[in-house]
Parts: sequence; structure tokens; C-alpha cells
Amino acid sequence: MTTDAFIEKLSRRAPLTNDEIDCLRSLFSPPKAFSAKTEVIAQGSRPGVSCLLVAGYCGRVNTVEDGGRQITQLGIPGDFLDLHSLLLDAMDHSVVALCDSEIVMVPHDKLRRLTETHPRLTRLLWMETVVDAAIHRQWIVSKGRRTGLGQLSHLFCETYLRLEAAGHASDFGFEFPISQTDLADIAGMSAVHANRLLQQLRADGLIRWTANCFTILAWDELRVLGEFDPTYLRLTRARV
Amino acid sequence: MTTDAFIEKLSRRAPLTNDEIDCLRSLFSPPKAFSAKTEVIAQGSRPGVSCLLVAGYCGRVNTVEDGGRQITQLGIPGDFLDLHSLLLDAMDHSVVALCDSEIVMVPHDKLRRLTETHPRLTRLLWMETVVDAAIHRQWIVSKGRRTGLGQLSHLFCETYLRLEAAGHASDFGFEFPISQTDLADIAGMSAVHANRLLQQLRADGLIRWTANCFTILAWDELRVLGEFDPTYLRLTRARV
DNA sequence: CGGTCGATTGATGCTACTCAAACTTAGTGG
DNA sequence: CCACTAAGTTTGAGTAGCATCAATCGACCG
Repeated sequence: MTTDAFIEKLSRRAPLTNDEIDCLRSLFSPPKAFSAKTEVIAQGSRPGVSCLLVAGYCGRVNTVEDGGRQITQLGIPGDFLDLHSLLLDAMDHSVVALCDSEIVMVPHDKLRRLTETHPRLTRLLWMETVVDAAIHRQWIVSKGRRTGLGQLSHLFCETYLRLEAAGHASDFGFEFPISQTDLADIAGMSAVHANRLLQQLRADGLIRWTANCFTILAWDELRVLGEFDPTYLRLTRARV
Repeated sequence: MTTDAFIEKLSRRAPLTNDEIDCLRSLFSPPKAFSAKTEVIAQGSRPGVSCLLVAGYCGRVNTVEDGGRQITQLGIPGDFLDLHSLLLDAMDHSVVALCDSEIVMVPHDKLRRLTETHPRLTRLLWMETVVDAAIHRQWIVSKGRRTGLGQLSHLFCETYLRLEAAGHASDFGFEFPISQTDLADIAGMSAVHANRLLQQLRADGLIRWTANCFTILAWDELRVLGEFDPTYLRLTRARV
């Protein structure tokens, strides 16, 4: 089952009891398919469900007045795309499928009931949103104080480790069916500039990215270039 | 009492019962003073407490290898500076007092006990961290897709509304004893450039900022310039 | 009164944006 | 199986925004 990957991911942070696993399982229903470029959650809407991404990539998208687009979060399989909406109301941004994706919808009332009965699971879900915030802060650092190359390098290191922890990457390779335009909207740069930086990373033998398949050829160099320190991803066991 | 401002802030999001208010009060002890530029929480440490800022301004600070500094969050009075550390372990950044500040230390075991007994308060505290993340995302949008002037305008609008909601600002004026260098580290630009943008905002009659006292002279123009939409701050009553 | 910190100003160069066009690839229908 | 189309990638040229370096000025402090 695809949702088991999520349970597996949580249990890597803290061991789960059978009761807790059952409680999580009771949240899930069969996934829905969303094709590339489809809007999963509309800006301004008040969703009654949160979305667990089980396959594909999704992005939180903010649109600015001049038509510019900024992606503020990259959702990978195993991510709760919008646990936030459990606590907030109207969406101030939209969630868009960046490629063909599969999503399990989890009703908010089920989640709210979970918070009444399972404090430890609640803290684990809370922790998911807190790690998301830590990732946000790293993106702020990237955009504020890293060079273009450093920014992309950091993003690729981060994405690889997150995917690996979710069981969707190994040997420095992963599926990455994202357009350069979307990548540019993630990095907050023009598509032209993103393209040139990618060419440089390729020419320097750091990455390969063809046919939707991304490979990190020189992890150590990429890590140094992006000043990447994975502490903030909290991939190790925690005390919750 | 200074911590009552925090309770007042939470209760504006959702009405609190007397029991809940008592529970919150039991968390607090007298504040500690931190003078400007003091480190409140060190990078790499594993704090056993979370910090409630009751007076002053603090920043989450990330330092990059070339000596550059990026402030990823601006803490204002009434903010829990580091609720995150309840769920995470080693700090991947530091928290620094940007001016003389007063902080109440709340032990994590008290907070963890709260999450066992008060699900609704738990969700409200969770919501605090979720709003922080929403602010992070707006900063990402600022850095990615707004001009320098837009970025500063957005920051000033955001800061004013947050301060006003916490009872620390009115009539478009507030105390802002922050150096331009710190502002530049917030905005992710050089101090020289921040200075020139400030001069422009002053020359255009949008702001006044002298003797630590900040005044927004033209709210509507500043709001338009920064494309500021306060939805994400969730200052209105929520269903929790 | 010298020293330090922050604000300000000027000059220079790089980074990244914009506009525009060519090219490549994948998908579609005849 | 091949034209046709649409979407995405790549390239070139010109330009704006912002960084960097360096120096000056003012305020506060021991």
C-alpha cells in the first residue's frame, strides 16, 4: 500500500504502537489521480480535507501581480501537502501538481478526532509541519545569501535526501519529471538563468538530468557548493 | 502581567476556557533580560525550554560560510520564539536578541504535559507554528519574486499588523530599535542597498524611521508597493 | 578626546533579468 | 509514417539591480 510509506516515514522518527498504526490507517482512503499542471487546492478555498501525496510532485504556488510565480514548497511522496489547512481557514496560495500525481484525501474531522485521542501522534504530525517550516527557513537562506549555483545545489541535495528517506531514491538517482520553468519558480529565478546554471552543473560533472531522471554525480562537491547540512531535515530518530 | 498579552493573543484566535487560561498561566515564570546582540539560543544546542518573547525583538539567525548572515524570522513580543525545539532536537541556527529584550523560559516537559491533557490548546500552539510557516512562505515569495522596494514594503506592512495584533502598535507607528544592518540581514540584501531603498521610501513620503520610532505615513501606497495581503497572518477568529 | 558603531555616499563590476529567436522533443491527427 | 503543433530547452544580446569596496560623517561612550 502506498500510504504505508507515510507510516514508515513517521515510525522512523519515533516507533509507533499497533494502536497508533491502526489509527493512522483509519485515516486513509484510495488515492485520487491528478495530472500534471492540475490545481489540487485552489487559492481562496476552504478545504475540508488535507492531502497526503503518495506519488508524484506537487508545489505550493504563490502568484504575484505581474504574473510571476513562486513555488514555496516542493511536496514529495509521503508528504502531507496541506496539514496546515486543518488549523487555518482560507488558502492564501494554491497547490498544484507539477507532474502526474496521486493523492489521498484525509478529512479534517478525522484528523481533529485524532488530536483528541492520540497526543503522541498529534506531536508527530505537528512535527511534520515543523520540519516543513525548517525547510522553508533553509529556502529563505538560499534565496537571501547563497549564489545561484549554491541555491540549486542545496535544493538538489535536500530533495535527494528527502526522497531517499521516503524510499523514492537510491544511489544518488531519482525520478524528477519537473520542467526547468518549475525549477526556476522554485529557485526564484528566471527560466533562462536556471537553464544556464544547470548547464554549468552538468559541464562541471556534478549532475546529470535527462529524460526525467536526475543523478547526482558528485555528492561531496554538490554538498560543498550548496553549503548543505542535513541537520534541519531531522532524518534521525527523535524524542517525541 | 506581560505574559497575559500572549494569552490575549491566543484567545483572539479562539475563546479560551478558564481551565485553559489557568493551564497556560502555569507555564510561565518571571522573564529574563537579554541585552542587544546577545545570543538567546546557541546553534547546535539542545534547549530544554522554549522562549516566549515578552518585550523587544529577536531573530532566528543562520550564518553561512563566507560570513554572511540571514535572519529567517523576526520575533516580536507575544511570539513563542522556539516552540519548534519542543519537537526537534539540535538547533540548526541560533536565536539572537536584536535589541534589549525580555524572555520567559517555558520548560519542554510542561509543554509536553499540556499536549497530553489539553488537545485544544495543543492545536492552538500548533497553529502558532503553522502561522510562522505561512510567514516564512511570504518571505520566500518576497525574496524570490518581489523587487527590493516591494520586499521592504511587505516586511513593514507585515510587522506593523503583527505588532498591532499583539497590542504593541497603533496609528501606524511602532518602536523599531533595529539597525539597518539587521534589516538588511532580514531582507537578504547588503546594508548599503537597504539604506538606499530606505532613503527612497522616505523620499516618497511612505515611511518615517528616526530615533527607533517607525511610522508608516502612507499605508495604502506601501501595501500596494509590497503587494501585501494580510490573509496569511490569520488575525481573525479561527475554528480550532 | 580618541574610539567604536551605525548611517550615508560614491564608484565599479558582476549577477541575473528581459526580450527575442532558434531548436528539440513529444504528442496528435491525417 | 509523416506533417503539424505545442511545450520545453537552449542560445544571444542588451540592460537593470544589486554587491562590493572604500571613504566620510555623526552619535554615543569610556
